[in-house]
Amino acid sequence: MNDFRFRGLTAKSVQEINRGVILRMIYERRLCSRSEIAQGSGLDASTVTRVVQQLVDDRIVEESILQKVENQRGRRSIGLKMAADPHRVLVVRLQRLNFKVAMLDLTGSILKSIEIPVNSVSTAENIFDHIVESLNSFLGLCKENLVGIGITLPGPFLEDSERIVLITESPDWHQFDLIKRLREHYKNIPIHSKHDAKAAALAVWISQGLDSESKVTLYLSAGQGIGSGLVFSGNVFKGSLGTAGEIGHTSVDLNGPLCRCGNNGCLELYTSSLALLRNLGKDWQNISSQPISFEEVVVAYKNRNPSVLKEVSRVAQYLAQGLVNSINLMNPDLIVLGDEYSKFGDSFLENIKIHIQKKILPSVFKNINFQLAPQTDLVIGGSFHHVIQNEML
Amino acid sequence: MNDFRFRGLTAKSVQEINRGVILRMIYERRLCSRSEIAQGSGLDASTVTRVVQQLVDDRIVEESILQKVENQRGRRSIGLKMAADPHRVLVVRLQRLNFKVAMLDLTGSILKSIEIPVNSVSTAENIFDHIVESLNSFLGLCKENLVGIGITLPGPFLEDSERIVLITESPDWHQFDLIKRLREHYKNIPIHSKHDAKAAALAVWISQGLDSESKVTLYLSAGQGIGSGLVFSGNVFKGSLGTAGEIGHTSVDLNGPLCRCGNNGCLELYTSSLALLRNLGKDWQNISSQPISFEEVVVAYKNRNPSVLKEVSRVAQYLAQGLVNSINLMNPDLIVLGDEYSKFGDSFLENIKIHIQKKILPSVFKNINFQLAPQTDLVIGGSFHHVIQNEML
DNA sequence: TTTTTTGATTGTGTTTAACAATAAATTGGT
DNA sequence: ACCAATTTATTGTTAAACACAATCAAAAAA
Repeated sequence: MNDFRFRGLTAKSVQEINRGVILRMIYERRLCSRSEIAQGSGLDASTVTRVVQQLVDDRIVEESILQKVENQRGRRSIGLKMAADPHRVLVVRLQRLNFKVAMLDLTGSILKSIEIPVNSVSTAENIFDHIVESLNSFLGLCKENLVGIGITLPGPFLEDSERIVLITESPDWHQFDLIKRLREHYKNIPIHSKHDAKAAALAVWISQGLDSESKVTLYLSAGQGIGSGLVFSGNVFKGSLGTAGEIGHTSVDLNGPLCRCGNNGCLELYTSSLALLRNLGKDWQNISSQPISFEEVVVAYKNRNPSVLKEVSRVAQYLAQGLVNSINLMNPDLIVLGDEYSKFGDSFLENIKIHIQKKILPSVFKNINFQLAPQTDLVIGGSFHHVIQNEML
Repeated sequence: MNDFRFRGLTAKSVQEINRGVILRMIYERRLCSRSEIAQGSGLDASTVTRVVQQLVDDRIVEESILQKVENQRGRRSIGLKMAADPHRVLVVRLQRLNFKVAMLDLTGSILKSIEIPVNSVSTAENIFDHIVESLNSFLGLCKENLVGIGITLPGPFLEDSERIVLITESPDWHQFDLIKRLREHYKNIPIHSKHDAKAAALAVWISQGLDSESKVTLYLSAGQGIGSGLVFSGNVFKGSLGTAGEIGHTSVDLNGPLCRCGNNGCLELYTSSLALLRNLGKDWQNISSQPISFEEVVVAYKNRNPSVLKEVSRVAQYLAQGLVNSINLMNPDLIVLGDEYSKFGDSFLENIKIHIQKKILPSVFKNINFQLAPQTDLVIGGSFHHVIQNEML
């Protein structure tokens, strides 16, 4: 029953909170002045000056030589931004077939990263050792100034207990408590774990949600798996155990085929890239004898290959149906399509929009901004943000 | 861009926040001591004493003669609870066929209430006048000590702009800005509006969610309409416009019949009590010549009438399917069934659970606590809570 | 130049929560 | 019955931090 809603405020926590508020503002706006902060936070300018001074002394924030000039009277403000040196964040992204480790500075720039394939016969113990080895090599470069380590895992991942429920075609993770083992290995380093689709959702919110002042952002990760993350007031919604956002296992047809999750007609059965490739397989064999890849399908789609167009369009219709259900339940104002399917580009997104428009209230549809996610690794950026959010803001 | 996330803390707001934290603790626990508050909030006992003294002086909190005794050493603590006098909250609940007005004290007890039918030919203007008239009669009793007025409206209601989108079979509400008119009429009285299903969800969380320490509560309002409300960390999730929770218009069959919302196979088409009565109508005519009522169906269900059992069971299956989708998206740990369908009782709920169990991950299912809502008017209590939450906590 | 405007900084006072000591109330042991 | 131990509640004092007011700094307009 020690709910955060019951946490009282001490004199000291006021200082901490204000420091967090100010830092969040600098972090989210990338560049801003002391007076902007005073304006936005409601704090007195003198308070802002003193707190910012502290942040500069701690080398968390640095002054930027000059702000963009306008034809405006008065003294120019001094730009403030996250300091590039010396603080570092390490991020580990575990996937089915590889893991990545990256080192970032406080601006979110990746300074160094490696990607190591996971042998399909490796044990979890074995992979753990490799991860530790990679982390150690990075730690040598930034041990003194490490903010924390972020780690992302493929779902379903119980964020609450930090346990992996099931990774298909992967080693024995379900009986290996990775996060606990990492914590034991790095006793004094804060470690923050997150489901990878949720991390990506956070990254999308930072890059696209903030600009459009989105209150409720829905990130749809559509690729080999179909997942989603809902971001509002700067946080990804986790649910009670951390499994929220499993849009791939919502059903669009209660009489549909049985999914291995036990449900019928799961969205993922119709729309995963694996399903798409499988469905295209038959027709495709006539044209090319080789097994097809997703990239080839994207090329064929852009070349307006009729059978590909038809099949991809069908996927769009199903994704739209899944999104319509999510929209009715969560009423987002920004929907971002990411992962493999974003490669199909704007026309694919447009296709989805048209289907959605028919099936929801006009005032709700009008309120939604649809966008494509960039092709960069959003998960790394999201995990970085997660660490910053928990350790600094 | 004046986000609450950027709001800084002033010395004064610390006091206000701590007052809110302490009051919330007393409100939610119904009865607690100063030392419990100090323990739970992390605040020093002396701080708690001084803040509580203020609350007692303001007659918001009162001391309760004695706490329940245990065989425990030391001085007995003094019970604290919300004061029954003199503060009052007024609540208006607008429905399709009537409106209710109630007066409550800070403990949430209804001291007085009236229900006034709405003539089906009345204009919005006309009903507004009746509401004002009723409110005035209550205001005479508590003008000096009114905390605020809560008003609930049937959905879809845009909580953000406080506009009603559409009420079927009702007057011209869509072109009548009820909340704005009320605010103009009662200039100095705080008025808080809420969608009725969301208000009920709040009430359910207060009465059932708090006891079970639920982190994510899903309230399913199943009756003539099918709606839902998601409560976490003490707030109902509104979405960007306030239309979140429209589970009735999520689809369970993308090839299903067309709904007037534009979607196909909406849950509401299969599961609303109106649909149930319609489907039962045919068979029923053979037994009774009169048009059937929902209450008669409930009786027949409890008497295990075969055709009713079959039809209700079908509804359970559909509701389960809708809930499975919601569970995958939102991962609740408490699901409460309310409105008309809760009259079917535990066996109906059990029926729903069995269907759900087959279709979701075991670890997610195990985590969910299923309950029935009481038959009382939850909306009034939820609106009361909404006013308290916004004005006092 | 001088004035005006806006941004940033420094000195002073007030607020409020923690700390420390004390009082109050109750149980258990001798 | 009385004293030690224990838990709850209160009061006096101290320290922290934010607001306020005054001042300095820089840039455009008069």
